[in-house]
Amino acid sequence: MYDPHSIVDKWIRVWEQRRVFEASGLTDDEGDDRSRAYVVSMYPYPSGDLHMGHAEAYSISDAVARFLRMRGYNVLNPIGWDSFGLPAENAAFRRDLDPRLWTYANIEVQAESFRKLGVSFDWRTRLHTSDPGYYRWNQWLFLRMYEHGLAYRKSAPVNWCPVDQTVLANEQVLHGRCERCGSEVAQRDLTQWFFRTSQYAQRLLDDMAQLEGRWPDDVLAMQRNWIGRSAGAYVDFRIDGRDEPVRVFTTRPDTLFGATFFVVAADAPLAEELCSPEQYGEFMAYREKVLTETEMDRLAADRPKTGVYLNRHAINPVNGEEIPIYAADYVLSGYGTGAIMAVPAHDQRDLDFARAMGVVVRVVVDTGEPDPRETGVATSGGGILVNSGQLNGLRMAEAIAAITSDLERRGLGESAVTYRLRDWLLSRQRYWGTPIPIIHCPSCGEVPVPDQQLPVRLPESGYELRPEGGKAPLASATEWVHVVCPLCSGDAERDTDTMDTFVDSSWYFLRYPDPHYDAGPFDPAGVRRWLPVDEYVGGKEHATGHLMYARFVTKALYDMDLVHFAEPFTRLTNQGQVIMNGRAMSKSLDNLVDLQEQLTRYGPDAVRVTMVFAGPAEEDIDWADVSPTGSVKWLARVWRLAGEVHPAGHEETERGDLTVRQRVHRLIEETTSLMEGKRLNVAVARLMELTSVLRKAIDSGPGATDPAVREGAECLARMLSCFAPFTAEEVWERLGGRPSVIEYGWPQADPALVAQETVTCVVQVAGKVRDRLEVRPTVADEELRELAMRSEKVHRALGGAQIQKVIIKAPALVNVVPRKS
RNA sequence: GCCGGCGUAGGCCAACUUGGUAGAGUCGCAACCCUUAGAAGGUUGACAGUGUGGGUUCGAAUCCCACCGCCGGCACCA
Repeated sequence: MYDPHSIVDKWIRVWEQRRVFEASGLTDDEGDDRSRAYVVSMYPYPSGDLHMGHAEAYSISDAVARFLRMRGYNVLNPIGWDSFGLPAENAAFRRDLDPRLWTYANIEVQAESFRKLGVSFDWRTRLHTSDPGYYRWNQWLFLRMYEHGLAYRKSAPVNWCPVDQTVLANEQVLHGRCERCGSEVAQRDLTQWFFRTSQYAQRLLDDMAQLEGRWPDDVLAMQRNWIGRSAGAYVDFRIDGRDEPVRVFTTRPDTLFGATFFVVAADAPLAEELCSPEQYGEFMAYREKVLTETEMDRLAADRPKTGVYLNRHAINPVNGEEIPIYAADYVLSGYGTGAIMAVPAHDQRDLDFARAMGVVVRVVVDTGEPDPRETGVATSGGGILVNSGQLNGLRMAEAIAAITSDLERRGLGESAVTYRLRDWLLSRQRYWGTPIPIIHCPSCGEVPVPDQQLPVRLPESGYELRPEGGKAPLASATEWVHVVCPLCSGDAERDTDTMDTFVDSSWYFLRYPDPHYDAGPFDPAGVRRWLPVDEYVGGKEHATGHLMYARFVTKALYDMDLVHFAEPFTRLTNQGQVIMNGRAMSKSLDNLVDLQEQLTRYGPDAVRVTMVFAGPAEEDIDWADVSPTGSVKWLARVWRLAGEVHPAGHEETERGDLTVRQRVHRLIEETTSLMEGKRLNVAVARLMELTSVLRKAIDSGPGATDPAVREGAECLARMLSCFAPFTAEEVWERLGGRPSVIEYGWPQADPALVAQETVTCVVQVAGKVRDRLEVRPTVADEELRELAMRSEKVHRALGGAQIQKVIIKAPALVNVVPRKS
């Protein structure tokens, strides 16, 4: 009887003894001249045991890693843990424990589950980001960013729970309320650390060209959206009675003559400043309303435009026209400069506002569409400029160039590109993270902790996870906070923020080749040898977070001359999610299907096979649609088959049944190219097909003793080991093979056996199949034509009609086209 | 609104890259064989004309256009 459970420990031991998953040349060359392949799965967060999502991701990346290894690559398949973060802190707070206990206990549980799943990691790479030996280098990285002007502090709003007296992470806020106590969350300003990601916006966009075709289209599209490049110009508007002009951003400087009013975000300080005294009361009432309703109402699209006239005027720099200034909530204080020039004829939002407030609408671009003043529909396309002074008659692109250079010449504006991408807020008012290595000194200001004093270790006692009064947890560790200033030796205090865990994950793949390296964050030789990552596998939820941060940090390191590449991940595969009856499963929701239960029922191999066979890797898997039972049955079938096959002897495989050999080698060929294209589900289907071929060969073909059958079974075992590693070893052993099947590599298809002696040629009449011919693959067009014309079926289909032409695509097809009657 | 992806038998999926027999695999279903207390195992079979409408072509699931539906991202972003 096939038993998927008893074979697990046996083979884990063999693999470990034979060190089959260890890459060679991890830290030195060791004279291995095989091509290297670096296959990385996004590392797990240690929240409890592995779940179905992990099993899917690692089934995919492991199949890829195992395939490359068997194809002769020197493969590095690392594992580590993303072990800082909020869940550990929450769990620790609830149980009044040290977050270390929860974290490291979970890591051990997951490590054991990975082993039992048969994932082919090189365990020597193992790292945990919460180890001081790791986060030390987070701090080092932070200091380098600081030195290069890429880390700075500014004030920014945080989520504040007034009842718990604490700062909340975004994921702790549900529908505007505190996840724990349910009270309404307020915004509060706090001075926080940022990385200057915005400085790299254009390069993050430009370098996507090299990812095109290698990363999924949707991830690239998401990153493009996220970066949000917008080209246009800044224009300075003088305001009557104000010394400084107000600058606005517009993507349509060509419509400047059509700017008939000016709008300031109601919640921006500028609005209050510009408001004339007689309008002050009305304005303040409006602003109050805007501030209270922002949260929910801003989400509702199509709501009527509202605003208040401020009784002030701006002066249009191109025609000196005085235009009224309004405060409104449809202009956002956080984007651009918080003020806009409004061109109602050519912007729908401005038109809606103008109609609501009764402002003049002036068409300045003739697009050939109906007049917006009558239709209420703004015309935003290109066209010929009208009512625009010297711009009249120009086309949109010409007008943009002309007006921009004119504004620049007169010092009234400049062409500009803005980005939606904002700087990376990395401060966290949390305990379980990397302390920011900065000391605040009353006389010296911000002082970086000297490199040789790293790591700044987290205090292990004397701190509160939820201190009173809204302090950060580390601020409650008074002994830890008080330090001597490295510059003046006076009394000073440590920074009490910790870093976003996305800092940890933005470079961990650099450290895998030598996770114990202590002369720097990563071993330069190891990085040169293995990086960039050849194959990165992970979920789409990281499209704009982790992947963007990792790309940014890699570019920063590249600019510091610390790595030799500007893009960290050459190829990216997103696995889909595992869902159940259409419902998503995740850490936060109840897991509808428990991985351990599935493993207990079906064994690791069947679960892995089910994961990859369910469909393309990127698609979601609905566990209700697939059949782990079917997978077990297939594996049992292969196992039984191996028991019937004549064990290895000295027969010449060349003497085996030719038909069987041809089918075996053609399936090897197909499976190989499917694996190369990562079409894992189809590759598994081919292996199932091979299983049936062998079954029939035994029952109703040349029989179990035929050398071709044994050859086929051996090849099956070898290929199977990418998906069902335990069963494959067992099958290999039953066939008389010596451990480990992995070391025998991927089978090579014999081209002579793959080649077809005859192929089926389809004969169509008017595009419909009427006959089939068995022909040589090298058959000539003329010969095919004659064969087709001799066909009785073709004549019948033609029914005496005249032939207009005959299309021949040798050797597959002949199409006889009759003249239309 | 903008951007990206996906629509193929009863379910999951192949064939789409490179236009040329719609079916490789799988779950389920049916029949048969073997057993027969049942199950497992083996063999065979039925079921769709490819979301809709156009176009290109000798020929379209495949390429192009429009629309519909579903999923995802961004969004009063000036």
